[in-house]
Amino acid sequence: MDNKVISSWSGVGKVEAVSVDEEDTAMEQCLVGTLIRINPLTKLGSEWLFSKLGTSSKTWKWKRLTMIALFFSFPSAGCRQRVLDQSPWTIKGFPLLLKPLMPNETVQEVDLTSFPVWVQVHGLPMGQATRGMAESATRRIGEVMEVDFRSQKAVWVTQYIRVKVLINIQQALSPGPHKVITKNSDSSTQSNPVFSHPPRIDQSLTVVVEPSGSQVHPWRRDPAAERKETIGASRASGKEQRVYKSDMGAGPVRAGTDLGREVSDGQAPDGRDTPNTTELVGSFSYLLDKVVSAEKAWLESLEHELDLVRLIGKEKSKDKEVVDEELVQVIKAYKVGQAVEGPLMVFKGLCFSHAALTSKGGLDPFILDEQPCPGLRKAKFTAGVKLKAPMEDSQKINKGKSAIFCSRNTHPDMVRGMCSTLDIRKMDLGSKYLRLPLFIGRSKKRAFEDVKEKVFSKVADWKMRTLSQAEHTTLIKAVATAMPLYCMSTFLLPKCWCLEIDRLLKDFWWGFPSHKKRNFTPRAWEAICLPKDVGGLGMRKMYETNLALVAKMGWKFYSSPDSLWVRLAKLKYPNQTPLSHSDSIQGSVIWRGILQFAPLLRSGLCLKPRIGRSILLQGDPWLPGRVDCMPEWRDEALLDSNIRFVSDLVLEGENRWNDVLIHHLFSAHSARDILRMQVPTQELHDWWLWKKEQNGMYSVKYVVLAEQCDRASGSPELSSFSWSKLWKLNLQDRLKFFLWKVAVGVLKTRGLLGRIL
DNA sequence: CGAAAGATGATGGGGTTACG
DNA sequence: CGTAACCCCATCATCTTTCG
Repeated sequence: MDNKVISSWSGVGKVEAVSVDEEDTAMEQCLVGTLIRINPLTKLGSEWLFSKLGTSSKTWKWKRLTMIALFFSFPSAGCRQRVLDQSPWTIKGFPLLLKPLMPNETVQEVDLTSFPVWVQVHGLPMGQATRGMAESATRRIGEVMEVDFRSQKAVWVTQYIRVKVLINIQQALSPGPHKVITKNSDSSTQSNPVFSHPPRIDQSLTVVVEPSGSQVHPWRRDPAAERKETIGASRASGKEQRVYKSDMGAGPVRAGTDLGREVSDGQAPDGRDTPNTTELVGSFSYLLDKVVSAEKAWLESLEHELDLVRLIGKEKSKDKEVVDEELVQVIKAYKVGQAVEGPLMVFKGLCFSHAALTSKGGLDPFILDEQPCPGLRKAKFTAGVKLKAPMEDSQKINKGKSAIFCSRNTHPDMVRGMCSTLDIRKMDLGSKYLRLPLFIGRSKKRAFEDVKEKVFSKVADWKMRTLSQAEHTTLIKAVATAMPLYCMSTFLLPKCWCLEIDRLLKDFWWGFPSHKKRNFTPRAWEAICLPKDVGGLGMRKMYETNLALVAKMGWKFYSSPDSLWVRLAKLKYPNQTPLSHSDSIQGSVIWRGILQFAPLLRSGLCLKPRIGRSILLQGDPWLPGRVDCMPEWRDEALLDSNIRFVSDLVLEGENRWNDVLIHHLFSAHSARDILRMQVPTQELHDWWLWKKEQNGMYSVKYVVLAEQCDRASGSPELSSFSWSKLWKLNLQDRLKFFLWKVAVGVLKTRGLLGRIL
């Protein structure tokens, strides 16, 4: 990779011998420049780019030296200086590197391979923001020329240190900063414990590169250097360093054509309406305004679509019944920049996928759209801003945590423009929020690859050590199966994905070497994973865990109808509930996952009449005694407008059931069940409960184990041996484990081996 | 012997694209 | 802009092979 980059850069540097009419231009009126690109430019491409420069005007001239090297001549030295001061310039988004001619230096000798840039070093730990630290952090980018250390000034200055660095574009970056620091560490870094181990996220070091001439505008960054940064970071696996991938500075706004006009006018360009991005202040509406005003030409047609309230209106017209007024208020609040929980907002219609947000400690899915991709493709322009506004001060937007997303069809120039205007990073399809992927493409498997990778690497780590099988069991139960829980609690992962992890854990449990494909397993993994009282070890299989977790969201849909995601989901899918079963399941990835377990939910969900006023006698599951929680009818015809709800079965003012009526309505069996129930007289809302559990709360653990038993029940051997007795024995754990192995037939005894061989 | 891996084919859903 | 055909992928069931 490095070689590739270098080789493609190498064409830039040398200026071939070209005859230039230098006789009439003095040394101090000339500039030599080149375009900085990573990919080599085709002939056609360079023609097109330079055509954007315009023909030479009266006051200044340009001439091509090579493919991408340029020679500029200006009427006066002052004019040239102005151009230099206002650098960097870009031509169609590609940075233009300008260099003056040194005395007794010919055009051919000008070194176009290195140029100075200012580098902002962010995120240095408290107390470590020293000159030396900044220097060693930036040394890997290039030769350090100067350090700007103004911590006593304005507040924002303390956030980073600026270092002027000479970048050589032919030179590959040295590996990540941690190595550099330890290698040529000086006194200030040696005593620094932070870098001895991988720092935590909040200690991440950010290096932001800004252009060299930017004494006045320190927030603009140099794209070329930044690209190099990105390369370097990916090589260093981005551990210590978070590189902002936001694109060009103010470049695209002032494209090359401007260069000709502005300079020939001899005036400083004033189009630098860059917001003071160092202040992380800006309300949502402010952002919107900025987008619209900056990119008006493009966004004019879009403007009305920015109306988020209309988004709700659309939903309203689709279905009159569900209008969540409170939610409309929430969305409206977004618009005016008030504090709301929630990370994701959508500009254009409902063309986004989803995001996950935490609220009150739990994970709630935030479902905004069905399929991400059709929307992305169809929409001419799609943009969303991920916002995380702290509740106390809604006016602040943490730009480090915010990103802007644009669909593929959005013109790259526009994306760049928006990014630079808003000073927000661009979010690409692979981006994550809370370690969960925001966009799931065609392959769910691929989207969650890294979660799997984590488990794999962990297990590979354990394999290095010598551990007993009992320890293996513990590790699997306590760590390995818990790692993907976070992501499994939201998404229904592909079955084969789960199986792969199961397989890995199986091999690990048996202690098989990883290189061997086949091994001797006297007992099926499924049987080993059974609950302890049935003769297994009580490990959780991935798919079942996933199922239970996703189904829990279905339960939450009923049990906590006030949470944001439930309200959104109700609004978005007015005709579907997790209980209603339909053949064609539509919706977002998350929603489809939830709907898939309607049968399971139906078997466990039951309404508990606490006042009974909202429970329909017919159609709602409210009688826990039976499988489907529906009462057995004797005479349904008796139902009329007076007797529709459970509360109608209660004798008013007497706090007891109306036996006569109940016996009339229901079969003897059901009637008995009903009469045994607690009389619903409390002044409380009716409540959904999980009837399989004593306390009525959904329990993931229970469901996982039950599912696993279900699945394994096909296998014949479910001996009547009381396994719980074994585990309750007053023995050492490893003895008990040994006994279990003997009993189950897992121990490789001679008899067992003899049976096989 | 029996678990697990591999092979195979069917199925169905979603994305893509050509076409009107 | 909408639709239909087509392709790709995930998933599932079933059968076969493999191996300790």
